[in-house]
Amino acid sequence: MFSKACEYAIRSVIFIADKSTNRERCTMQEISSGINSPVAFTAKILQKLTKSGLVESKKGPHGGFEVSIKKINKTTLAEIIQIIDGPDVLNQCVLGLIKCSNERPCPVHHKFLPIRDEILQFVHHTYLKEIVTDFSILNTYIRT
Amino acid sequence: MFSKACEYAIRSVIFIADKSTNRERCTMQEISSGINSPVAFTAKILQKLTKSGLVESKKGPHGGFEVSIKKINKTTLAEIIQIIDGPDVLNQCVLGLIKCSNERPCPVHHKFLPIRDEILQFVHHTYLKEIVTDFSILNTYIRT
DNA sequence: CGTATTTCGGACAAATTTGTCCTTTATTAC
DNA sequence: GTAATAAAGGACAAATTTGTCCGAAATACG
Repeated sequence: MFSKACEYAIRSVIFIADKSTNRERCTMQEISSGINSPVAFTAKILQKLTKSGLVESKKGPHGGFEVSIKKINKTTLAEIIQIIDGPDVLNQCVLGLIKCSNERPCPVHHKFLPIRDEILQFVHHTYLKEIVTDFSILNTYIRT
Repeated sequence: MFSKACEYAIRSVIFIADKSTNRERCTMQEISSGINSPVAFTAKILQKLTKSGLVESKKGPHGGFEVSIKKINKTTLAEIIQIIDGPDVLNQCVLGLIKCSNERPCPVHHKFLPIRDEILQFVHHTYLKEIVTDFSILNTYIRT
């Protein structure tokens, strides 16, 4: 469904956001061991996330990453996905046709439309806020 | 969603099945230009499809590929996907967690469940028969 | 200031996916 | 039997994704 990079991105942000709600900054080491991902690769991904402004980073001792409460409240899965995998990952034809559209559909276009809609709903209406709440309150996991 | 290989596979089978309904066998050349895909790569994919028994091939002059009417009637998208991308492409955790399950869910597990169900319904209940009908009767496309 | 800590950024490396080429094998027609 | 046709299969190549390494830049603290 998503790229590895995107999966790591989402899990990283969840991890950081969870710490941030407790006013804690976290380091790359903590993140990558917290979500069980390759450090250096995840670091690259975090660079994108900080450049985009979703995550804030600070160098040096006691540095690390954080997400503002404001971002936690307002950011959806869709925005993370868009930063890493680009804007149209979720809008591509199931059969890979470039010009697939309502006017020039592939044979499964109409049957798949409602599913794509649900997926888009899912990513656009799932806020960091609720994910982090689930993660910290319910028995949910972001490691392996 | 699916791999390129899987997309080519589905489009190839649709193309062949369409010809087969008209009692025509088709060659690799015809298929790859019919669905607009790289010949040699698509040939590899067709080898898998014939080995699996979904498609039948015949060498030599007037040879080529065909799909039996029986297969057209009984085969679903799921079976093609399974041949190319393996059995569990569609059953993996959105966040890439290996052990994600109802008992040990990721933070979006429960929210994504109904979507995965719809996707599974889609591939398991979409038969070659209806796809080919749509392709030959309605204005649908499998090229570019 | 100097040192330790931590992110940033570029170059490189491995793995996987996608794609090509060429020889062999089977089949048909003459 | 011979020649032509078409798939099978193996080896190789390019592209993309995933992952590593290391020096540079920023920051905190004594």
